[in-house]
Amino acid sequence: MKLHCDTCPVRERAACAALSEDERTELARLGAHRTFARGDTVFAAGDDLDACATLTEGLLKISHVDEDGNERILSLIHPAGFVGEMFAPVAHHDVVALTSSKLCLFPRSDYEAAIDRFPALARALLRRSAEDLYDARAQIALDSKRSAGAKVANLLAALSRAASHSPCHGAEHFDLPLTRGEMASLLGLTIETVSRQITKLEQDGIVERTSTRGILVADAARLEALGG
Amino acid sequence: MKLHCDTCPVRERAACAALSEDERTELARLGAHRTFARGDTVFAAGDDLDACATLTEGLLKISHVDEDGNERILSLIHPAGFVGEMFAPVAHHDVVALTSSKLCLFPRSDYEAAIDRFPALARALLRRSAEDLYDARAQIALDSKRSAGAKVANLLAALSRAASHSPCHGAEHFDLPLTRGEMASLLGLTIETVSRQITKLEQDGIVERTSTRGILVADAARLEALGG
DNA sequence: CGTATGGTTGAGGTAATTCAACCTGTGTGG
DNA sequence: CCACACAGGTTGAATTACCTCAACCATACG
Repeated sequence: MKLHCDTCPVRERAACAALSEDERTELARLGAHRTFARGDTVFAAGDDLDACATLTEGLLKISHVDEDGNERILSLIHPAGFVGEMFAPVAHHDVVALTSSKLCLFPRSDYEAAIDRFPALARALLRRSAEDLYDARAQIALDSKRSAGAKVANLLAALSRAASHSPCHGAEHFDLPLTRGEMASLLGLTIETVSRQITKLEQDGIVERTSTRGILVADAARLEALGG
Repeated sequence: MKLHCDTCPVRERAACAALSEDERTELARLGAHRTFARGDTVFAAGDDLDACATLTEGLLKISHVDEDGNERILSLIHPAGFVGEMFAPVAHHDVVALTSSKLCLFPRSDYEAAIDRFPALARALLRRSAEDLYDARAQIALDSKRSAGAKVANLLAALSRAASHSPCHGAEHFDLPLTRGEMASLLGLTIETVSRQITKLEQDGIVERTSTRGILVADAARLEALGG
């Protein structure tokens, strides 16, 4: 499916935003738009990586299953995020849609050529990459020192922010895009612990469960304080 | 101090290796060589970032101290590694030398200009960045699922490999470049737990302590197996 | 309806933390 | 040269946060 950059919801934040009108038009010719449903695999670990992509709508997870079959979610990818390893022969990790998602897919060789041709694109990718690296390290910082309660609070706060259209404050009411199992896998906890921590947050009057997935943030300040 | 790329120990692996002879000469004119002693700060969190650097010798840590004053080591930087955030106005993290280290320092604006001028350099940095991201995610994968014993074994195995000049097998005998406290901070454990795990590895005949810092790997295979 | 999937809650076990004592090497000043 | 302080390291005992195992509940779906 053809690309429509004019109506792209992330055209000001994605890597391609760094390009001029003409350059973007040229790049757009190489790409294709595709929709993925929840659970669909975008890239599978071990696959030949012949494509890369920008996420325009939805939410992806990057995950790794170890030898025992346990899945660990390494990162979430939000709209404007870039996926696809440009320098690995095969994919290290699985990339799977957590919600109905739309991506701009590019053949890897074409994209590589574009990087060489457009320094602005290289810079933009470098910047994205640096941000991803920063996020990953922030994860690491969270991972160890903080208690299960802080991790869950932090995740809910982050998801609230992601659900909001405003950059400054989070959404008051939103649906969790992840199952308890996925949250547990992302935070390095068990399903039961995540469940208990959410119960605790509810008992303390910080959030309310409006449905199995629905969350209402009753006290955003305290939620941020616990997580941050 | 002037740069001597001809004798640089990482000239085949660092980002600048992607450049042609002429390009590298030009880049070299912008940089300066500097030596740091153990404990010296290369960049401090909050500093204006007006420089970036390639590590040629030694070992650095990237660390973060939280509001309570607890330090968490986010990553180690080995020779050929690149440090300095190109896109942040100020440094997010501290970068500190763990051993006597040598770096090639570049003014950030000059390096940015070089990136725009030399596509090969941009690619090389993108590649480094992708590798760092992969390493950070590997850390995350380790962080949660694995037991303290596995984390310590994994770290010793990694340090053994880093101490070796051969890429395929680790050094049999080496000195730990980190204190127990630094190991604990890197792994998200306590000093005591790290100490106990090393004691356990010694009791199991997998390593020997030749001095407070000296480690002799008695059974590399079993060490690797434990570390994953 | 019955089955599956996801979620909550409880009881009990355990690995890692916390708190605390003690050891070891190194450097400093009397 | 000894005394002492100090930082890093080891070891032990008690505590606790999280995990494991297990039962049960809710919603969706063929």
